[in-house]
Amino acid sequence: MARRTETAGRLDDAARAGWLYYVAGRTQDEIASAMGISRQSAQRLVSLAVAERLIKVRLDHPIAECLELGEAMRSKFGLTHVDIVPSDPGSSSTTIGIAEAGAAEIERWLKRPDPIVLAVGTGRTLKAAIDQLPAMECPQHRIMSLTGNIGPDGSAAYYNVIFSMADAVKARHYPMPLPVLVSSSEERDLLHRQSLVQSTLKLGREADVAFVGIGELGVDAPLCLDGFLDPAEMTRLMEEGATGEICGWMYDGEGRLLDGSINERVASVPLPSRESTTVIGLAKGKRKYAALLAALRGRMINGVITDEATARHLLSA
Amino acid sequence: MARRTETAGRLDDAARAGWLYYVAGRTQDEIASAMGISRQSAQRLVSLAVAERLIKVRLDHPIAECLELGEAMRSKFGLTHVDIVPSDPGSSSTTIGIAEAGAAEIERWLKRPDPIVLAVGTGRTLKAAIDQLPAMECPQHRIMSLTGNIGPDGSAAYYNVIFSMADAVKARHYPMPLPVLVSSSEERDLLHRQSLVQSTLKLGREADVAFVGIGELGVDAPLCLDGFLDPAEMTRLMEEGATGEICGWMYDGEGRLLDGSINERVASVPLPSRESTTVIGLAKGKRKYAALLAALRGRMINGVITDEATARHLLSA
DNA sequence: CCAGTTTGTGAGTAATTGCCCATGAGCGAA
DNA sequence: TTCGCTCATGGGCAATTACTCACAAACTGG
Repeated sequence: MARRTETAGRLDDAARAGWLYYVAGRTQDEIASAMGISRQSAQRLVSLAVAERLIKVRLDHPIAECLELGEAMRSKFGLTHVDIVPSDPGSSSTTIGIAEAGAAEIERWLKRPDPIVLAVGTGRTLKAAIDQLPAMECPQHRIMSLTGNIGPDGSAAYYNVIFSMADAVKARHYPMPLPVLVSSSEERDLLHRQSLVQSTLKLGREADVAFVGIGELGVDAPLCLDGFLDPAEMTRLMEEGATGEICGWMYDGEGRLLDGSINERVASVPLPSRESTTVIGLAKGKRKYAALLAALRGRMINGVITDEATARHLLSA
Repeated sequence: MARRTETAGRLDDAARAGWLYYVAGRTQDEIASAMGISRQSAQRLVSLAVAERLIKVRLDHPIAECLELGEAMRSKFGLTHVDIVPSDPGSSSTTIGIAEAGAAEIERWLKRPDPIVLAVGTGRTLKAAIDQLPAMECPQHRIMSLTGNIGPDGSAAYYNVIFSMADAVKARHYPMPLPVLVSSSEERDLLHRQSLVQSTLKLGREADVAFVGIGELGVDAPLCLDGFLDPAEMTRLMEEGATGEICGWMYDGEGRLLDGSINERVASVPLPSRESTTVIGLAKGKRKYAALLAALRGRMINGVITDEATARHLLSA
């Protein structure tokens, strides 16, 4: 294949090589001669396929240990959905495993033929999960964002979960064109009266399932890093007992929404009712222990995807 | 963890090792020390996980579908070479995709440093493929035409595949200065005794690879349009079971050459042996389904370049 | 309880893969 | 046009992985 500067053609080749390597189980040498390139090029294509996330690996076996932990979690916290993935003691990643399992669960919901409303929050973990989604065609479903995608400076950055997701699964999508936190409850109410926002709020109440990240608090928490809260206010909130945050909604150690003014400034969609909706939290790792435990205790969430080590800690608490 | 006779426990360990290897990306050494076993055992667990299909790999790229279809085609029809290109449902072209893929495969053969003999048939599809060839310098190779390039009226028109090709790739070329069909087997034999034709016939037997189009039959088939067969004779042949034609050689629904006199009047070079030569058929589209299927069934060809839709049809037949 | 068979283990070795480097081709700027 | 610059390529080498062999534990069926 003489001259291929075009990235598309290269990705095609990468996909081919990746398929031959992972699915067909050929060696890189065989792939090289089959595709008429050198072994080194074949190796590059294979690793490109991995780097571009063209290949998705997943483990399809209920590991007994994880199942038992899951069952214990289910009964201790009264959960609708539990998924425990193995821990990798050597890795410091806060998403590995969770992202894949989250994507698998999201995919399971999206595969349903009958239309559903799927809600998503935001955050690094959720973004990592979305990135694992395969391309799908889901015109029957609607996906909506529980949190705004506007930064405190008006930019549309933040973790662009809903758009990435809609891009992958081709469903109608309803973002929240608002920041997470606004300056006052009046401003929040004003913004929420916009008809566009109204329809998203309504959709939130109809959600069949919601996937949310669990935000820990601290001066290096996402809300501070992204500029919604300054460290001083964060510190004050924590002194008042704030323990965690889901879609911006602050809660205390028992998983009760904080009474203070902070939650009146949250412009996110209220979390769907845990009576009618499966609200699944994705989180693992020490930093999330307290926030996750509180969320479970207060039934902020009724489903969880986490890892063994975290599950053990939550059960022993 | 070490002693586990129960198969279930072993599978659990395999799943765990497989997860650490494929999802977490650790080396087998790391897994071994993490699980407290030897590296060799870790390797065994990983390969067990693969063997038990606990690890599911999938490729998230449109090409994946084509490769799977290709693999299915290869095993169903015992093919040496398969290439499936994506279908473009919106296009009515009978060459798009096939032409590019055919050119790529031809190029792959011509890039070989050691001399080969490359045979080509004729037809619109093959012409389109040749037109996609880049300019090359291949003095080491020889290319030869399996079919004549003389029209029934003595003109040298018809699809001028071999000359276009030689023009592009600068190799020695051996056309067949004969029509496709002559009036009798005697005339055919007479023509074939010419020494010029003899050397081309010999070359045909030595071909390393052959690229041929698949001709469908019908009153609007190429053989009729180009004036070699009149519609009445075509109709008669079809009533006798003729299903398709490769380089003029007529075959029935099972891919057997027809016994009748028709094939005795074909002046083309016999198709190279499918034992020693890769004979690749290029075709796609509904009109070619029957002819292609029969050619594959009877092993008239042992390689194919076609599109997704056609491959699906052939597999379901 | 014993002999035969199956299954798992570790060691050694061959095969495969990942990575670094020098090279050369294509592309844009001067 | 020429000079850099970037990037894909292929070779070589070290790391990693797969396979083979011989042996031992466990299991089976007298």
